[in-house]
Amino acid sequence: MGRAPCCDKANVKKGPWSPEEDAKLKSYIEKHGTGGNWIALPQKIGLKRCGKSCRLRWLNYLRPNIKHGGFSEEEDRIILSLYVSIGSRWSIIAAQLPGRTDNDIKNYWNTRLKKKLLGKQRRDQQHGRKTSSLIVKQEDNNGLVDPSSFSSSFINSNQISSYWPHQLTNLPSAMSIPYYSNSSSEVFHGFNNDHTSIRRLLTKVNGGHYDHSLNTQFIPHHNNIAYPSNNITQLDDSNLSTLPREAMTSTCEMTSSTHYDHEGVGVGMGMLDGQNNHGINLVNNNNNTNTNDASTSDTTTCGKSSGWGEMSSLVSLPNLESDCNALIQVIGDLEGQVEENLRYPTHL
DNA sequence: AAGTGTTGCAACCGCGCGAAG
DNA sequence: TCTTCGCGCGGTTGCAACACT
Repeated sequence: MGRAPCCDKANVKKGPWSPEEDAKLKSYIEKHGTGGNWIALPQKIGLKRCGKSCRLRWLNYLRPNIKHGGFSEEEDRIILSLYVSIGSRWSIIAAQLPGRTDNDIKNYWNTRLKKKLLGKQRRDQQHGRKTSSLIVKQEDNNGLVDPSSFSSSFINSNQISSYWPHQLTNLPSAMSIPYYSNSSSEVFHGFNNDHTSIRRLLTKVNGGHYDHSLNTQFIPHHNNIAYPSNNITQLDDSNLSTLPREAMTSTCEMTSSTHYDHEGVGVGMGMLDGQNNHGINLVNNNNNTNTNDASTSDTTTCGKSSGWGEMSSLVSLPNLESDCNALIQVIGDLEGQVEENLRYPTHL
């Protein structure tokens, strides 16, 4: 049985907001606040809108000090750095950019920043380092790879028209590509066009180790990560957002031999390392190094949603050029690995 | 000038989580 | 302990504006 709808869909207005609706909502909230109940809000004001819609309109548009468009290079850097380190946690990223909303950043990333990044990649590839055109062995229909879609949309870098990580995500969803590691016989099934897969690959390039279950696999160095007092032991995507910011900003060392195995579960999130193999400074390395004490985090951890809110001052943000170069290096390596693995698959 | 494709952005949707009862 | 409900999030869609042919 499905979830009950939050409002009567038949009697709510959808689509663009009129100036009158905006004015009503804005003046009410400025006078009375939201009352902690968005669902009831539209009825109080007399708006035929869903509460969720009101909330979205307020947060993304009507709220004071909202900035639209015109992202600066500094903001680009922040977005890039945070995307590399935490992925598409737009709300967290937005918390680092005053006046920006998660929706804004998400749109900006999807429509412009990726292009910017890949535009640079293309330019670089045209000038110098050029990914060799891949020799894609033709596979029959039982094969693992659809060579036509690969060669046109992904492999042939001359024709890359999509963007990183879109060039990875653009792979047809039905095409689940086993990913053959160069360094071992492990095989990664289920490479689909989602962020997780992309970031798995990115992390793989970083030198991490994956198990076959496709759970998160990295083992953060126990002594260098501040774990929250509620004993999170699995630093996977699902609980990343609950980590204190020290977990992001402390000097974390990725290691496959040092297990943080608090309860016999030794997993973590590779993206939390302080610096990846390509020299992208993801986090501040001169932050408190003694952060494994939960009490330490209490002094700097903010409240619920503001836990990340002041991180910007702690995040080390290299210049955009070097970030791009480093990311492009990552992308190039990814392509190289995929190329290698396609050419020399080691079927189990 | 008209038709078509692309881009950028606002808004919607569905799901997971946590609080409250 | 279970259920319900609202919030917040990330992904997706729809559409107007713009660019290109």
